[in-house]
Amino acid sequence: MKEVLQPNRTVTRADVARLAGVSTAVVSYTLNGGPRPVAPGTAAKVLDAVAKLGYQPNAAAQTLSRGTSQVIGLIIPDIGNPFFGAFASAIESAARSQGFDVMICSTHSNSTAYYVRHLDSLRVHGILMLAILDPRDEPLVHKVSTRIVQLNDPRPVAGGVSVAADLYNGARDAVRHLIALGHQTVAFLGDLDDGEPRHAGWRDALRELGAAPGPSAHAPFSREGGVAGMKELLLAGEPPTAVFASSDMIAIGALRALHEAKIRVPEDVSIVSFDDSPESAFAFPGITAMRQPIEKMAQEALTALINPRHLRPGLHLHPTTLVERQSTAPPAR
Amino acid sequence: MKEVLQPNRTVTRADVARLAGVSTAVVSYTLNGGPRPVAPGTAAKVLDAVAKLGYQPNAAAQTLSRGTSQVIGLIIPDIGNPFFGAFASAIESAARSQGFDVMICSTHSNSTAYYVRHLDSLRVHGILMLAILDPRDEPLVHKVSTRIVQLNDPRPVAGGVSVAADLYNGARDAVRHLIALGHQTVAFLGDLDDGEPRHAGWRDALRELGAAPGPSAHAPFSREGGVAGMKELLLAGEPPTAVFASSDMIAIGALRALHEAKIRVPEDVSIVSFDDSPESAFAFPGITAMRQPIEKMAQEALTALINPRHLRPGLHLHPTTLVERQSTAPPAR
DNA sequence: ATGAAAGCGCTAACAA
DNA sequence: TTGTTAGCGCTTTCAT
Repeated sequence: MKEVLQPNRTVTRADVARLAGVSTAVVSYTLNGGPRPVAPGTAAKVLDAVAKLGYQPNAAAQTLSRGTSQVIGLIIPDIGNPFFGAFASAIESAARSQGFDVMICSTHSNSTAYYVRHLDSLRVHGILMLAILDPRDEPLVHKVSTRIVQLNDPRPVAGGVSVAADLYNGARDAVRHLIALGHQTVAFLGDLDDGEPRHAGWRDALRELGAAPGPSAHAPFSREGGVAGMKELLLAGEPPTAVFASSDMIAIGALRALHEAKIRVPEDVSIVSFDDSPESAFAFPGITAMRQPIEKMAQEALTALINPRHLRPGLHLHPTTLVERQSTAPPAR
Repeated sequence: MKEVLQPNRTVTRADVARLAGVSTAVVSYTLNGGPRPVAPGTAAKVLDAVAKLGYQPNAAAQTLSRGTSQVIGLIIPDIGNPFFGAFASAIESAARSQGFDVMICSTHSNSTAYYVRHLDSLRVHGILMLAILDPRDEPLVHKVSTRIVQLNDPRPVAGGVSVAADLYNGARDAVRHLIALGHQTVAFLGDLDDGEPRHAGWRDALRELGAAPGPSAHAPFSREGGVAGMKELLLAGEPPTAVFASSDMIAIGALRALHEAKIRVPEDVSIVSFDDSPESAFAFPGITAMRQPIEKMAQEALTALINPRHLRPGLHLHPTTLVERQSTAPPAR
């Protein structure tokens, strides 16, 4: 026993080559299935050595050599938000099944630009951006060497692809559903910006159906926002008999405000919300919601990233579907 | 115009060196603040060139050269679960503030061993394992070259550190709270395994307080599990007046089952749950819960990973605190 | 079918 | 204080 082996020296491809009695190139050929053929017997020896040594290729070296990694970067506002969590989960599964890892960057309050640059320096295979892109950052997106696909942003960058739910028509369908139940009009909770598709859809649907324009209140996309918005609606005058909430979180908050005001759902007021997360399904009463097909969207966005030829540039809208639960009923009279 | 420049050739450290009129080493020294000093004037020239070229170091090359990356791997059962989502969010913030990225691996049903190996091959700086480690995988953990810190696993591997909430005492405190309110006994919802700390804490607290052993039902850690468990409890006989649920998700499900059975909370039955997620706070009524200090735990686990000297091996328990909301009251009687 | 060797971009030991 | 250069582990072209 002369040589003292480094106890934990990591096993490299050279060790495998030595043990198998071949060159390092052949080890690569074998493990990567190319680009040159390998004789079956040789391959067996290599695989043997790999198993014996417990060899794991060094991913960093592979990335450096290949110029790209098997990692997909995901930029997301906040992984702690259940809706984004569910979306991230769907993306993770889809990516994993294609052999990609997902690196999640929760921006919280930071700028997305920072993360775009950062992921680019990691030479990720591509970036999925589940956040509204600040128009000022568009130049950056084009400067970067990684492909970027937007998710849920209605405004794709020039030449880029964005996969999004059809918020506008979803909002219209929600309103139609409530009006069809017999409600005179529908109140709105969410972002009051005219460009916001859900707000526009709500407004247009009421107009087309000849219904009176309902009251509306600004509500940030959070449970607290829903509480505040609903309270504002209640204070403003006669309580509405029907409410369209722009997200589940808002609906959850609205529900809380209604409960506290002893207003019953759906007897006194009906609610339809957006997203259809488990949380809203398990609220009491269960909330009728427009479901976003997040699995499909995740799949499509990933395809766009991995196999760009399959998807033309532009906005790719996915329809939402109404999931009926107990929060909606005809008006009491 | 003779030479046709590659339009998007990525800028390397050599380009910076050339433009700044220095060697590549000096570029490194400047950007890394060492290991050799750099004259202020020289540094300025380098920084200038960096800015002018928009240079971003190639993280893969850095990882290869340094032998380790600035990435922390996080193994988590399911990022779509709100509790894990919140935990991941806390870990992400903590890591980010220390200059680390987080690579999230949601295992879903796969074995954690696969991800441990995978993250190791990525030469991550360390692995945070927010999942119960299968004892059969313990040998693997020792074979790997990356440091692993366990989160929420009451059984640290030999020589390793595990950071966890004190589930046992948390359960005891929950039971004490309910008994102090005047309840004769407390029912249990969760994992009935005797080794499960919350189950043990519940059982022991009742015994010590001289209360009758309450009924219990098995409930998987999900909303659906809570519904099923609560229904089982209701079918078994006289409804309990107080229930301890092992997690928020279980409590949410239990609440739903009680609502459907027209049993009022807290008038007819009080509930205390575990975790204290926003979802349980916004349930109706708001659920009294034992709060896990996830931010603190995330911080400590990260410290253990980055600065191992600061934390001795073994189990590091964090106390939980009772957050009172509207789901608890004295029994009707 | 196999091997030798030139990178990939960066770090850091060593030389100057 | 700055420059030269030998790696880090892997891929892949080009010889053989």
